[in-house]
Amino acid sequence: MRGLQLRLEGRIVKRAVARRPDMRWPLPPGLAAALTGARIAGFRRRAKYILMRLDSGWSVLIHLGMSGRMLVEPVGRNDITLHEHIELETDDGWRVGFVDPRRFGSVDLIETDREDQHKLLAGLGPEPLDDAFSTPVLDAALAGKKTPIKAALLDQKIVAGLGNIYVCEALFRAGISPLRQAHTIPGARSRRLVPAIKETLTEAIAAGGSSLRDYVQTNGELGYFQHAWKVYGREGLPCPACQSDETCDGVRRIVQSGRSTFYCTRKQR
DNA sequence: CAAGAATCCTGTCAGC
DNA sequence: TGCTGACAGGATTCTT
Repeated sequence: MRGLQLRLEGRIVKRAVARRPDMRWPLPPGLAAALTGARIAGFRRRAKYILMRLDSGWSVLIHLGMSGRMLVEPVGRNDITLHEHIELETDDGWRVGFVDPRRFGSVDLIETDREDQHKLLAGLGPEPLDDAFSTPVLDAALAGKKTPIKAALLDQKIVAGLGNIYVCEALFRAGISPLRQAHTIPGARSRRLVPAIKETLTEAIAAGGSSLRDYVQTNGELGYFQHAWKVYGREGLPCPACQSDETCDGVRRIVQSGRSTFYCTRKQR
């Protein structure tokens, strides 16, 4: 969002093209028309959604899914053409592409004054970096939940914006087993978990995110938080907390609700 | 109702 | 080199 904001805020969309509508959700038929000629007033992020506000009273809601990226480059460079499903051009010579090979991402239109009532935003939990995301708030959301804490943290209704990598990393930092039932978290564990989530995200944002394969910033640069991963993607490697302790088997990989979980069975309980 | 599985789609990589 | 299967940052919808 910040990469888009840098180049697009205040600019006028000179040209917009929507090439294929069959994304995760069908693109709204009026998307290109709504963009063309509009001035981009500003940006906002909610959970994993980017909201681009137009001066027409409409907002463009963007979700990148798993493989989506926004490309921002000078007109004429055209780095990517394959899987570029939406393209726009500004009045000052910049080109923006919405690139998404898997098409798990999508874009929608919503009136700006009704943004939070959009079906995809309406039920979301608190922003993890807001003061509103606190130990008592998390405790209330986890009360009575029998699902593993790993699945609960991926549930956007409980806290909004955490994905698989950052859940694994935050649970490691908090010393909590991903298998532990959610209702057993409130108390001392929750008081470690909430700060662990905030610290993980804050550090990752400062590092420009985690570049695994196709995730890059809007200027094409890689994030570098992947070098700071302590457990994610590190199956079989020594646990950075236990180091040479021979009672630690190192980082283990399991599958929970169809997603990989990485953790240390010694440090995380 | 809650929890877990299946699903959408394409690309990449390991193993044979 | 080419084939096959597993796996990938997500989130909804379908089953149990």
